[in-house]
Amino acid sequence: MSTINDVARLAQVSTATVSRVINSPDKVRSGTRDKVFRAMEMCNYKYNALARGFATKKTDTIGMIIPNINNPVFAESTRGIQDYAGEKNIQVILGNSYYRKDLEASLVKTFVEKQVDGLILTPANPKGELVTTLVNDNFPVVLLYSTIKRGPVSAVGIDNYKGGYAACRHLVDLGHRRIGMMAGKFSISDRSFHRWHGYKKCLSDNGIPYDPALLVQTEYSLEGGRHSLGRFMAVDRPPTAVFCSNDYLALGAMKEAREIGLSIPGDLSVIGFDDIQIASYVSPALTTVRQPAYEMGKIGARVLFERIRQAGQPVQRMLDFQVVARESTAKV
Amino acid sequence: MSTINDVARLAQVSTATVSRVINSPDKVRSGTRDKVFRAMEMCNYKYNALARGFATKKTDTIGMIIPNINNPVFAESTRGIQDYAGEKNIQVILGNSYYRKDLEASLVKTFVEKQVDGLILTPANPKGELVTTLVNDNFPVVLLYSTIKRGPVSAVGIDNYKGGYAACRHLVDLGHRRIGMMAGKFSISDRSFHRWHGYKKCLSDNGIPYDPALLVQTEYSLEGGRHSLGRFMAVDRPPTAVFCSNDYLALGAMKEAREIGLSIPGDLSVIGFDDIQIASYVSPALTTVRQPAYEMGKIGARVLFERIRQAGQPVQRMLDFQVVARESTAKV
DNA sequence: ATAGACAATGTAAACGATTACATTTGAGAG
DNA sequence: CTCTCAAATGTAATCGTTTACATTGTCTAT
Repeated sequence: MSTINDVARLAQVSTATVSRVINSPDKVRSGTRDKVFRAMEMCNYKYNALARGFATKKTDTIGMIIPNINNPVFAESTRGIQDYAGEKNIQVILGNSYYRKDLEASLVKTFVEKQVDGLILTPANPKGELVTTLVNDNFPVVLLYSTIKRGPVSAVGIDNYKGGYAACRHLVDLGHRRIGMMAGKFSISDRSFHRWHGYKKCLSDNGIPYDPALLVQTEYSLEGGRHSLGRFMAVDRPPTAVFCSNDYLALGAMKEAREIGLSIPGDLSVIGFDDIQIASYVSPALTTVRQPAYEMGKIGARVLFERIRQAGQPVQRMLDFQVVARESTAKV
Repeated sequence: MSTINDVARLAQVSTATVSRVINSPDKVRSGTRDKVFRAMEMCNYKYNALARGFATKKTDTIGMIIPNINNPVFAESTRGIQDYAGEKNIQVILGNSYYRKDLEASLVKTFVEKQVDGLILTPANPKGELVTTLVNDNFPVVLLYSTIKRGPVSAVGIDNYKGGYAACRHLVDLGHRRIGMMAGKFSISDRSFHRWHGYKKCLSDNGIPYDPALLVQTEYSLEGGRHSLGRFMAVDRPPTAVFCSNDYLALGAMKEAREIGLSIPGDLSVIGFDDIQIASYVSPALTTVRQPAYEMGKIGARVLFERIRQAGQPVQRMLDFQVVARESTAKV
């Protein structure tokens, strides 16, 4: 493979000139420029961005770690990030943490070793050591899907507390008083945790006693939702409505409901969270709390790039969410 | 940030020794090793994998380009690749081509400049110039979702021709004679093209005349499926069954069918392709042709890694698919 | 024609690892 | 105690760019 040196020799100029032709062509006379271009052609020169990264200490690569790309909500924000990065000619390395802190940490380590310019994370614990250390090291990081409103780390997300509140409120407004919540494990998803808090607050604001038997924590997936619905139905007075902490749980729960002969929303109302695209395509269409995943990715990327360009105060952005009432919830 | 040199100085050894401590610790005496480790601690040394890549000409990074990460079938193979790569401590840069050849080409260029060790592609045209050039340059490439059974480029996929045949066959076996096909644009998806050929062959094998009015080509997405169903219903004798070239199209079509008052499978049978996870969760559960996306990713990654480790004959792997009969298809 | 100013180009030292090859060290054999 | 030889360590070049600084070239104004 030929290098800038070969080109320089062939064109009878210095490597500096070749470099300039590549990076700021207007700084070199057109005659010289053409010579260089011809030389490049001649030896089939291919630019080596790795060497550039090595020399400039900028790789034009960022890392992104999400729990699981198979959840469309994360796929959407990934797309948002990629699209924004693409415009700026920056690449994205992707990793799935599978909600595991050890994997998460090892991915971060590897990405940092690879000299990514920054990191976009949706960590199990946004206040944990992993993030703190990065921030202390002054490494550009932005958190996604975060509920963080202030502090030393940049973040973009929605207010999951309010989101949980709104979801529950929707059910209460429909007259439900026995309302279950299906959530992910709090230790690996602070989002679930905050939504649960919102849900509890909403219950108490409406004079509904909180019943721990109506909280089911499970794996964050379609299967998780399916396998856990039964746990609600086994309690003394089963709920008439369930708030699922994401749409995949909700879709899983709906599947199981059909399986055991419950009609939705007749026998059970179900509300999800995220509003993944498929939510409006299933039948009954899923009522859910919409968060702007794609946009969140774009904004997250923008915040990160600004931080990379120049350090400054961390910024937090809280985006709007909204309850999208469809067919899976109804009056009790 | 401290380097191997700082560590060497602190530990009073040479950089070569430090490097050995990092890469083959057993080649250095334990006393020395400890000195080096202590020195690393002391100056908070962080390994620079970029510099290594530069020196060794191996970046332990591969590029992957898929049409669109928002389609779960691609998310699954991405996961397969990432999981396999993760085991080998290799990272994956991801790009969406959005079925556009220009984006595809520019992503490939950037990834090559970034010195990825290899590329996993699902290109618009596997026989096009893009792939050919890479292969001629002896660049490690493997194609995913490919129908290619021989030739100079490694590939893993399924036989899409047979897959299309099988899908159609399933409908024929149920007694359908008016069978539509909803496909992606052939120019951007050879998969669709091959599936269509299989479908046509199956029709003719069963004495069913091919009717061009029953081929609808549309954008490869949920919306595409939704917006296109009407085109079938507008033809003279509308089909009693539709074969959709992927599950997202099928799910979109089913949505629209409900919307316009068609019952599935009562009025219209629908079969998809891929068997994305959600396919078995919707109601009616989607009949589809299952291809092992996750495994395909894993195998694709393995094939690529072997090719990277040492060049050799290209390998093609055809995986099994199977028709999964669920609820969206029925006797006519 | 010449000085001055600015544009174009060249020189050479980084960047942080790896790795042939050379040298030193240490353990066991005699 | 010395010799031998393998194991341990060191030396220094290398990878392909960028870039501060030095030098050369060109044009303008006098």
